[in-house]
Amino acid sequence: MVERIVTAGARVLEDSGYQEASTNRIAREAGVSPGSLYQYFPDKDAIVAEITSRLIDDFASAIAPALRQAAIEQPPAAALVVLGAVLDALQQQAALLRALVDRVPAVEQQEALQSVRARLADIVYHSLATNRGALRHADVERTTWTIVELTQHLLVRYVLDSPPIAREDFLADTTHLILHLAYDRDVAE
Amino acid sequence: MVERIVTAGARVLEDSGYQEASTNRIAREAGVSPGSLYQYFPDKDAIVAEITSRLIDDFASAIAPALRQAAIEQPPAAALVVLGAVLDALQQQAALLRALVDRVPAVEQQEALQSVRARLADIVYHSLATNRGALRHADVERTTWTIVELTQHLLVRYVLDSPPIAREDFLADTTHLILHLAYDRDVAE
Amino acid sequence: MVERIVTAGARVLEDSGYQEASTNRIAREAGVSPGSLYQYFPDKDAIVAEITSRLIDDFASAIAPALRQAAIEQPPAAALVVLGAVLDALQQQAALLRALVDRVPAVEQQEALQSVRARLADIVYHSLATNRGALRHADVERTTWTIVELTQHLLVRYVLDSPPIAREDFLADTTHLILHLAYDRDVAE
Amino acid sequence: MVERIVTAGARVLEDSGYQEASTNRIAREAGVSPGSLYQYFPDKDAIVAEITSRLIDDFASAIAPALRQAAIEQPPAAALVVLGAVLDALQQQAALLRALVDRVPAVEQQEALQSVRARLADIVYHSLATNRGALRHADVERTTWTIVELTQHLLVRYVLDSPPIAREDFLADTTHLILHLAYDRDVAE
DNA sequence: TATGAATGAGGATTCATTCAT
DNA sequence: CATGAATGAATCCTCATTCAT
Repeated sequence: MVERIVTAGARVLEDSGYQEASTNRIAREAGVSPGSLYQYFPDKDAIVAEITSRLIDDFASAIAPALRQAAIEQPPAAALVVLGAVLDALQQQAALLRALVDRVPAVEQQEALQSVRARLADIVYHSLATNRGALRHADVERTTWTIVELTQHLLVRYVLDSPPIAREDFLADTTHLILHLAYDRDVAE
Repeated sequence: MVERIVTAGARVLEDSGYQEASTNRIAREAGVSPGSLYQYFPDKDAIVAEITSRLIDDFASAIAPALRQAAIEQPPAAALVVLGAVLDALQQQAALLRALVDRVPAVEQQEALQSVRARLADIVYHSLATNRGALRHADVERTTWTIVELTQHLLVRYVLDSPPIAREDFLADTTHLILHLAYDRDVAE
Repeated sequence: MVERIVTAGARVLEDSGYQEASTNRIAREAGVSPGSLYQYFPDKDAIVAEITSRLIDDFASAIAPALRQAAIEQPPAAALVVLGAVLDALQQQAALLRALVDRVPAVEQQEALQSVRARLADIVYHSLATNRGALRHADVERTTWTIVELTQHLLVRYVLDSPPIAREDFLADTTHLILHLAYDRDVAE
Repeated sequence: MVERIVTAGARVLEDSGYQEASTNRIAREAGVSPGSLYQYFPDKDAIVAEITSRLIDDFASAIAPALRQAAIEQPPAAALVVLGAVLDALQQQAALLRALVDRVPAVEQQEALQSVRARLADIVYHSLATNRGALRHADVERTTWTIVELTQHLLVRYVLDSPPIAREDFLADTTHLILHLAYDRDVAE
């Protein structure tokens, strides 16, 4: 039942955005009565939050293999592998992603997004800390913050805005940015 | 009167975001009757658009001197000067900026934001084209896109999220990113 | 519920006419919330349309027996029987009729009224065509149009304006008009 | 000034009907300020009433010659002359007539219309009274009422609905109706 | 548990009217 | 007189939410 609601909600969100996604419409789309929504969710925003949260879980599963592989690679290759995987995952969910990023007021989904950001930050932080000696400077937090913001934003906008940039070029640039931000000098790319 | 409406609208937006900003509330806050709103604006979104547009004009004025100075500097210093000015301008308007960026569905403000982005892109494009010979690669469009997205996002998030990063460090990192993305090798920073 | 809304709507219409009949007022009069109106009707005009439509159905039922009887009578008696029945039916609903005819802009109810007129026209046409040989002239359409307009208007105004004319005299005059328009010479009245 | 307002009001009424004819729009169309309307008319309905009233005066002037001529003719010819003149006058003002008859709730214009009806009734009454001896029955009031309603309605609908009936046929039928209603037997037509 | 009819506060917008200038 | 900015009550309608069944 939660399943049907979430699926229908995502569909409605994709089709029409947050404002047009009335609870009645989600219920109808789910083949469920409006009342039933409130047996599983306290209010409308909770449904959106659940949708966001599931999207994020999907991403996590989708990039898990890449993360495992990255763990046994050198930074440049590792970054490329991970970024490529994230990009693929985002492309897969472009429609819902657009609905969530561009059509839902950001506050509604901050909790959920904070969690992604936190996971991403952990990975980056750990990776940087491991190579602490080679960093441009010792402030790992600072570099982590910038990398997370940078990466997340560029990937999302690349998927949503489809700028006229080839995938490999885009990934190369992003990798270049990250590595140059983190490390003192050119790492073999 | 337009003044009062826009001011009140901005205040309401800052306090409660787009969804809560009803026309009646804006009117009340402005000490004006609901009908008066519609003598000056065709609908609610036009009010929000005007607020956004004024914010953008403020930015433009605020950074104009920096842009003039940047025109007679070398890239690294130029970038620093401009970024610093933009950062100051954003700090000045942090409250309204937060309301607009985080609490208004992106679609509602796309026209206004596209215009800023376009102006920014022009400046960056021109600057890159001028130093075309020294670029990492010839695709100026591509570099422009990345720089614009990158810069805008990092600056806005720095202002809105206040990460524990010193202003000079943040500006240094951002400048570093931009220059390394654009130019083949280290420019004297 | 539809019942309550329609009843209340008719009452409000009778009391105050179309312009004053706000949806909120109809809802209040029906002891129902404004929202409920829109579960059963797409908009305000649909309510008025339903009221009109029911009025018309009432008429249809009320005059059905007379029509059956008329089918087995000669023209003069047939006309008298039908007109008398219609007059009674109109008298029954005088209040609502007044509201609809005099206080609703004609355009709002044209669909509904066209349907009555069409039914009436069918009956008249058929009746004339049956006696085609005796007609003043062969243009049945033309006579039908005039009879329908004539009859409908006179009956409605008689009911709404209560001119100082006895019922039997009024019916006699109307019958006289119709028969003389249709047939070449005096039919035994 | 009254002139401009009335002219503009008529234009707006013709174009869009009563509901859409806002005072602001009439003022704009008249090139006059909304405030000025209220120097000459107590409220919106007074403007509509004045428009109606002028339309009626126009009719009166337009048919005056026909009435004079009718005074020196025998009933059948007299009726034809008058009806023809009225029909012409209505055709001239068809657009405004439609706006007034079909799109203004009847109550708004009853005063004005009562006056026309009264004038018409006077003429008919006088004409019948003059030939009292030949009437089908002595109740002149009764016949007057029916003729007035009958004539007015048929002429207006003929103009507004353009039924597929030739002008001369329509006039012949209407004359036939009136004369047969009034007089005992066929008058030479 | 599931329903879905019912809710009602609230939304954006209109427009006849006023009144200070 | 003429103006027109300002009014604000009122309009139609929406939709997140509730609750008796």
